[in-house]
Amino acid sequence: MERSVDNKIDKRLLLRTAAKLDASFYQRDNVLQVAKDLLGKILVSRFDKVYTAVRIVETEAYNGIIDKASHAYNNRRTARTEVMYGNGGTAYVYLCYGIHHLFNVVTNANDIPHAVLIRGAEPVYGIQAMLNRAHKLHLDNTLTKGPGNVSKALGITTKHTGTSLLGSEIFIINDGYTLAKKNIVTSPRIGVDYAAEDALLHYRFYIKGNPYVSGKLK
DNA sequence: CGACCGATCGTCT
DNA sequence: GACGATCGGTCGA
Repeated sequence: MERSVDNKIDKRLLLRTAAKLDASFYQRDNVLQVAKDLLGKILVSRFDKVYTAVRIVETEAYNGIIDKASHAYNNRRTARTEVMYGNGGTAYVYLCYGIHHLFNVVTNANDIPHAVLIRGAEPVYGIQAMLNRAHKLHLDNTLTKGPGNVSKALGITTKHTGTSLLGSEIFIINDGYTLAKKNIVTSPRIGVDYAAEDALLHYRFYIKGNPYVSGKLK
């Protein structure tokens, strides 16, 4: 069981540009590896000088044109999916069920539409600002458990699709947090039954025992 | 607990 | 016109 991570970090870390993940992290060709490596990293948003940050505890990989669960399956290119065809290191945000804004990290090179969905995260900075956005009074794991809730707490919406993660509004940092291999769990992805046999692939990664992982408790 | 259901709207056929 | 890479609530056992 992974010990619960710090519930607060120093703001100076958020300002340390050396800690920010760079293009070489995002533009690797193995989206499964990127999805796994994003566990434990800190996703930061800075809108109107308000900083909020969460430690990523659950991700899902979407493996491009051969993946029936991906919006880019069969090389589907539309206005919505076009950002996935750009270079790795940008945000792909889309509206799900008319209500939820789901945040993805685009990976790999131009014309290879890989992406990683951030499904669960643990608040580490700006908790009051996140509570305000979610219209909640007290911190509990519903604040940033599930992809819709993560985006809501961070203030990320579809208008941020295409935003570079190398910039200063949305970015991801490495604070040196390390994760033992035995504490990384894989499983099939959530909510992709329509993807036939690809729904069975173990493309979901999460930190064992972390209370901000979505899905049923057990 | 688990099953079910309504909300809500952009996107694609 | 149908349908979600969801969520939170309700209902019954």
